[in-house]
Amino acid sequence: MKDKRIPLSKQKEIEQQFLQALGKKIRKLRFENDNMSQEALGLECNLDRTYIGGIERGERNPTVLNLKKIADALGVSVEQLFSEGSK
Amino acid sequence: MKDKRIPLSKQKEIEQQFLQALGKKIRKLRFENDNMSQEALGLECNLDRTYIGGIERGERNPTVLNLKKIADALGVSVEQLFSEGSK
DNA sequence: ATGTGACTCTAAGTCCGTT
DNA sequence: GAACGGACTTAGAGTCACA
Repeated sequence: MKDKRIPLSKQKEIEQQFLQALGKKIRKLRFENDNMSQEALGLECNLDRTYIGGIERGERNPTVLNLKKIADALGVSVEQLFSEGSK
Repeated sequence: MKDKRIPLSKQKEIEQQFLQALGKKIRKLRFENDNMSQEALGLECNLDRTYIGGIERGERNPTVLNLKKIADALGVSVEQLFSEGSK
């Protein structure tokens, strides 16, 4: 087996992609939720709209509890925020 | 339909349960992973051992990226950290 | 209705130790 | 090996004015 380790620079890149994928997913779910606006979603879960926007753009590294708030407001489970393709 | 809103005090309680469920899950996966120690897991994902312990006890509110690190170290997807029952 | 930069302040996360 | 505590640094929470 080769070296499993990943260069730190690559690691950062991967993490960025991960956050962006998460953001895209949230945005998608938001649109599917009656074309809700970031503002409306922010109101639902008591988070600032700019904060929501930042997450959707993958610029934020949110905590689980905030993810849960968002998932709740979107009517999905946290698990679904991380699920790929299906649907 | 009754009031969907939840008293803030209850909300905190629910969040605690959520973090604890997550912690239990991680602990379970850690044991299933060759009875790995918190210390070894911490080393794997570059996180402090006391921090891992705190998460498992539901006392911490970790960020997604750290969850991803842990999931990676445990050889599972982040999604699986939130999946219920079904093995 | 959203993107962005900048800001304050709280909590995330580390490191030391003892039980 | 893990729980728990104290003290500490840094990153994220949370907010705003403006494009």
